[in-house]
This record gives sequence, C-alpha cells and structure tokens, in this order.
Amino acid sequence: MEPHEPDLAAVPVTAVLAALADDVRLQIVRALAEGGERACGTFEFGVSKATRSHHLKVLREAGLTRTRAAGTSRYVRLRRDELDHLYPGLLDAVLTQPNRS
Amino acid sequence: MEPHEPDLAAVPVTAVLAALADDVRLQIVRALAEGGERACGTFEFGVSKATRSHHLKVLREAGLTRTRAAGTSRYVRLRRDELDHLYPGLLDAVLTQPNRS
DNA sequence: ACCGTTGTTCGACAATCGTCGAACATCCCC
DNA sequence: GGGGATGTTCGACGATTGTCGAACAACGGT
Repeated sequence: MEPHEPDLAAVPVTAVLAALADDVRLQIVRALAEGGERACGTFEFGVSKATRSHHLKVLREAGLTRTRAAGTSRYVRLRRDELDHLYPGLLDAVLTQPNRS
Repeated sequence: MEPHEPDLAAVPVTAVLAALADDVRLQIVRALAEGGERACGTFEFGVSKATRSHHLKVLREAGLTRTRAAGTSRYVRLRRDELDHLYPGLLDAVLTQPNRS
C-alpha cells in the first residue's frame, strides 16, 4: 500500500502551515531536521503511539515527510529539499526559533 | 484602550503558524503585504463583519499586525520588520506561494 | 507455529475553531 | 442630539482537531 505522499506543490499553503502549527508535530520536525532518518518509535514526546501515528500521518499528508517501511518498523524523513525549494526560508525560520513553551 | 498587541518574541511559534494557517487570514495578510495600511472594512472576503473582526483579532494577538484607531475606523498594518527579523523568510515563503484553492 | 515488537485504524470524547446574526459601543456629521 | 457608519462582543451552532485505549495487521525471531 502506498502511504499517500502528495506532491508538495499540490498541497495548499494553509495545510502545510497547519501541519507545522502543533507542538508535538513541530518537535517531530525539529528532530527530523537533525537526524536524517528515524523510526517512528524513536519519538518520545509523552503522547500515546496512536497519537504519534496520527501526527506522523498529518505530516506525511501535508507533504512534509516521506515514510519507508522496513520490516516491522517505518522510517520517516523530512522532505527538506522540496520544502526549501518551494518555501525557501520557511523551515529555517521555524526551526531556528528557540523553544518557547 | 490598547488592543493587546503582544511582543512578537513572546508568541509561541505554533501560534504564529496557526494564525497563518487559515485561508481568510492568509488573504488578509497577502493584502496587507502590498498595501501599507488598510481599514478593516476594506477587506471583502465573503465573510460577515463579525468573522472578519475575529480573524483580525487572531492576527493581532499572534503578533502579526498592529491596529491604529482613527475616528470610527481602524487601520491595520503588517508588522513586517519584526516578522522578517524574528522569522527570516517566513513571510516571503508564504506570500510568494501561488493561490492554490 | 507461536509470541513479542511495531504501527495503523477505529470509535469515542473534550476542546477548540470558524461562522453567523444580533446587540452593543464609538465616532462623525447634519 | 439623532442617525448612520464602522467595529467589537456575545452566545450559538456545526465542524474539525488532539487525545486515548482497544482492536487489528504485519513482520521477525526462537
């Protein structure tokens, strides 16, 4: 089954922004921005695995991440090149920001 | 009365992104990005004035706009300098995007 | 063939959000 | 000062969202 990874250019800007406008998802993106690829289970942000799965789905369907299945695990990575190309400065602007909880 | 315009640095990143993650508000921001200052009433986006007022409030409280009262009107403008300073590239990235409705 | 690990999907629930009309508040002008 | 114009605030409403536990699915090792 294909995990529904849309063409980034076909995703409305508001959907991309909405995907980033959540604390948990932003933490995931921050983590992905430093480590090239990570298994879903390695994200520990105090939410259940159902919620984590949901957030990863939102990110994927917003065109922000790609997912590769390997055995029982699933590896997620940022689509940084495409993002930087279509929204230059967006990721940098968001990621450079200090953690202001 | 001061209309609660927070220090942009004190606003969580997610709140800024959430404020931009709406079609109507994005249209308002786009309009503000070209014309320096506009009265609230000059925004015609097919929503009631109550809704428009609500969206302008969200933008203001997210630190994206400033409002100046003059007579019975209220003039709104983008806080572009502060935004570009704190989130370099964010506005440009979002505004340059074609309208993909 | 089982069992444990890893993720996804399915309701369900509370909270938030976008929207509206109606009521209210200000101001300007005649 | 009465009336019209411009905005804001107040419920109310339906829709969406974040969260969870439980059930399900797929894979790997022993």
